[in-house]
Amino acid sequence: MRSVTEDLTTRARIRDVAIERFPKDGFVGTTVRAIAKDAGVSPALVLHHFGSKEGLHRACDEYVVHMTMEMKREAVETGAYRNPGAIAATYQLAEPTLRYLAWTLGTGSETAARIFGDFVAEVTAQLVEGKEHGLINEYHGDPRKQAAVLVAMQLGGLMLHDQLTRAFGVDMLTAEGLMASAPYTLQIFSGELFNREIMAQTKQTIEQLQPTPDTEQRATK
Amino acid sequence: MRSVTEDLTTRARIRDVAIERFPKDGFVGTTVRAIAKDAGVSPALVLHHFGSKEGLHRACDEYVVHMTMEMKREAVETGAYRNPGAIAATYQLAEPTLRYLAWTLGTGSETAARIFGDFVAEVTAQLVEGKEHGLINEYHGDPRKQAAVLVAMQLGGLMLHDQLTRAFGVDMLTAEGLMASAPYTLQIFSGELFNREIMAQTKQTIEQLQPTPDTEQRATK
DNA sequence: CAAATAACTGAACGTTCGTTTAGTATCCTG
DNA sequence: CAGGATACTAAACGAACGTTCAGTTATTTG
Repeated sequence: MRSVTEDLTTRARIRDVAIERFPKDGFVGTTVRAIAKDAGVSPALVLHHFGSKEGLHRACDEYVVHMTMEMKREAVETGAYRNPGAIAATYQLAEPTLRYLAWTLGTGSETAARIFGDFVAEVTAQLVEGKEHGLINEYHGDPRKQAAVLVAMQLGGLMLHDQLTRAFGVDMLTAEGLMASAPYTLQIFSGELFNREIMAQTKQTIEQLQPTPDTEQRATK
Repeated sequence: MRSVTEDLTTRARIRDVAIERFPKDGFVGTTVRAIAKDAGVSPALVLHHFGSKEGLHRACDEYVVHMTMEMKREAVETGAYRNPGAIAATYQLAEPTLRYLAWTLGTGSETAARIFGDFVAEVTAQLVEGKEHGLINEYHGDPRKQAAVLVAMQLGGLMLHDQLTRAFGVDMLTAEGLMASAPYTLQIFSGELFNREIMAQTKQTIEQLQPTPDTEQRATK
């Protein structure tokens, strides 16, 4: 189960331990002493390297964001998102990263907003590009809002991976889990599942109830 | 901003304060002293009523689950899920409840599993029933797994309500926010957004890569 | 109205937390 | 190989935590 990450800097080892601990016990629930014990060092050394517990938190955030972007870049460059084998390798290495990501998104922190924003920006671009490639049809509304809903749906699966793992009987943070759930996701996105007419009709009914269909953002408080 | 909940039992007031605090600061991050201060009582009284901090946590869980079931029951009975006005009223009252629910789901607790399981059971039933009413088409795979994916998608929106609120400029835990995002959700579910053929084709490609297409749950560890 | 029960408080307890400090080992550098 | 930086530890500090306890006020009950 332990990765090939044995010969690391002590600093990196402490950070990796924290990345596993924070999602499990929360920031406040994770003690500096527990991190130190897991990393096999004294509590004082943790603060020597990161200044404070909050400094360690920031370092974890930065590292995970960096790794996520790296993963994404690599997936695009190597075309891994079409190659299940490559996905498998990436996932195995990235499991703690994904777990940390899911946790961070739930904290409502600044980092969470940043990550969500990055994803939305990327999916928005994909929506626009997708039209040219024929992947995306013509659609109504704001692409950014459409992207936000899509991202929320996808990240929902990430944040609830524990529950989905139970439902599917396969760890959802592995390639195997991803492959097991993908057909069900695609069945929804392809429009196979729901009756098109009823859905489109319901959508129009709701749109007609909107007080101001296209007014941007007004201060409600 | 404060609800009409002024004339409550002290015990209920403490519980309501805790329901607002736990999602904001986490269980460990929320102190008994803070709860007591918000409720205008002494810390000792909190423990007098709930035995311990963990006891208070359990009481909150129970109450929120109860309220959620009550909301669902009421929505079905009054047909409120088709009536935006009724939805608005329900949501206004239930905002802290929804926020607590979203938090609980992210903790991976036993309560989270219970809530997720309940939702999956209900949506599974709706999938089966939906076929008779024409809302649901014929589809492949296990209805329970399909339901799990659907529930995860929907709850993703709930758990990331902070981010969606920012993206939409409307509080997502209000009826107004629900109405603003619903068209985008329905646009996905109706199959309007993605190209049907490409999606269906991708799905089949993935299904063919599955080692054991219909084997139920095997121990991977 | 007296007695009993419940609601509630102030002060203190032992524990554990993040952090500091002073000092020791280890490593690089000229 | 001296010497300065860096890696690292043991011990302790004050603050804040959940909880306890003895005592006081309010409410119910016969």
